[in-house]
Amino acid sequence: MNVVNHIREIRLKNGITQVKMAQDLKITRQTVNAIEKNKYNPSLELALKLIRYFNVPIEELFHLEGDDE
Amino acid sequence: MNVVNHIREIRLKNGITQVKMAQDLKITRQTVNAIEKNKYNPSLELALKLIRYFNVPIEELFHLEGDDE
DNA sequence: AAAATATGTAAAGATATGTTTACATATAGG
DNA sequence: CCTATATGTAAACATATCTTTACATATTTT
Repeated sequence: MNVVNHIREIRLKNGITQVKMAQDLKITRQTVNAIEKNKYNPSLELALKLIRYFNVPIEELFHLEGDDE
Repeated sequence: MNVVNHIREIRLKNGITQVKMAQDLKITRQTVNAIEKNKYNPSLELALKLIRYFNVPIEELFHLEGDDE
């Protein structure tokens, strides 16, 4: 049961670069890129920061694969 | 910026033991206990499963320390 | 009291998450 | 063309998450 994220779409919709997003969130650009490329999932802490950063409900950023859309 | 969780309260409110919860979620009882005792945060995947398991909005289970309550 | 159930904890080990440094390609603008 | 910006990726490393096994105490039930 994997986690799917829509960070790239939301990021681009807001006209934000990986660099700016990394700076704002105080993480590295590589971390942003790795998560967008699904190398691994963000930690819960980072996920909560992402929700706050984009100001969207969690379902718009993440959902469990196999869950009802 | 740490994550605070209210898993124990929600679990007890539902009359569920650590043992049953661990079996239902297919994780170990030690993991349930460690998370409730704030030894570490659940992964995002487990956090999403917890939300679904208790059927509550994420804010009732987790929030970032320092965020508005 | 004895037995069963619920919870706390610890150590060793595997895998996941994230950083640092570095190099690469692609694209847009001068 | 040259430069700046945005993105992709890799290796080495540190810490976090979770499991397995084991033992402990606390609470409830008979």
